[in-house]
Amino acid sequence: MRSLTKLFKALSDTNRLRILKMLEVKPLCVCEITEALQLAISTVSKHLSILRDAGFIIDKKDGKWVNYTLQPENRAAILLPIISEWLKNNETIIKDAEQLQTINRSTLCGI
Amino acid sequence: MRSLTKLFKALSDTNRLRILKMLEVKPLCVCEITEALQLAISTVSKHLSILRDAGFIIDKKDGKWVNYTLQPENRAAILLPIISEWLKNNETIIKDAEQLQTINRSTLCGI
DNA sequence: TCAACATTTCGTTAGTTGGCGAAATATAAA
DNA sequence: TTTATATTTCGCCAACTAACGAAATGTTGA
Repeated sequence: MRSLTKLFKALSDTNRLRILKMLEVKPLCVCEITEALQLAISTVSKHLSILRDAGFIIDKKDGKWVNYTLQPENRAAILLPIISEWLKNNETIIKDAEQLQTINRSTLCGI
Repeated sequence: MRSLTKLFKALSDTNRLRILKMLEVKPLCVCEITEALQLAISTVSKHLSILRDAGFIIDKKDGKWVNYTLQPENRAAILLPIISEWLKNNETIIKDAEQLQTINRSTLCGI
């Protein structure tokens, strides 16, 4: 039962829901997410580890970056379409997706 | 977004998941749930208010009792079948359902 | 009205959470 | 090897949560 409550706990934070929805648009590294959410890097890293431990996302190292992507094989993934429907018209989520067009690693992380 | 995180927060506690699954068996009053979970009455009452605020259950007054039942019309209800599937073989949940056969208000609350 | 009972609300406490900056770790580039 | 950059881990703090018992509220029945 612990793994199930962990899963729901992971979803019970606004910033983590925003991260999941952003990863639905495209894979992102920590610094891109940090830029979008305007939080401390360490805070974002913690959120990502919570989402990873709950099975929602996976991390893949690429040089000095760590790319995070959705983990579609996990049982938790079944919740994502439901959440998407509920957040369909959410302003913050819509703005995040727009903002992602202008954020990119090359310009952000000083290529 | 707050209502959505509230919904997931409500699900991120073992005792609240047990309550939801017990209410799937039949409507229950606070004292029956208290007996099943072996918690203080005030604690159970608080859990129930959290589940009610999140839209999972409704309360209906019946004399000096308050009956709690699942709220099937709420959007949150879509999650219940998924949770049920995940908890299908959970020992605690199975025992709770068995125990409910022997717990009943008349004998418990001293008819 | 008064006593008994079911439930909620209040106040307290121990443990958890989300936030931050600083230090540690790891990789790439000079 | 040194420096710069990306990320994680650590230590701290303020806010929140789950638990309890006691007090308050509401209802039934004597």
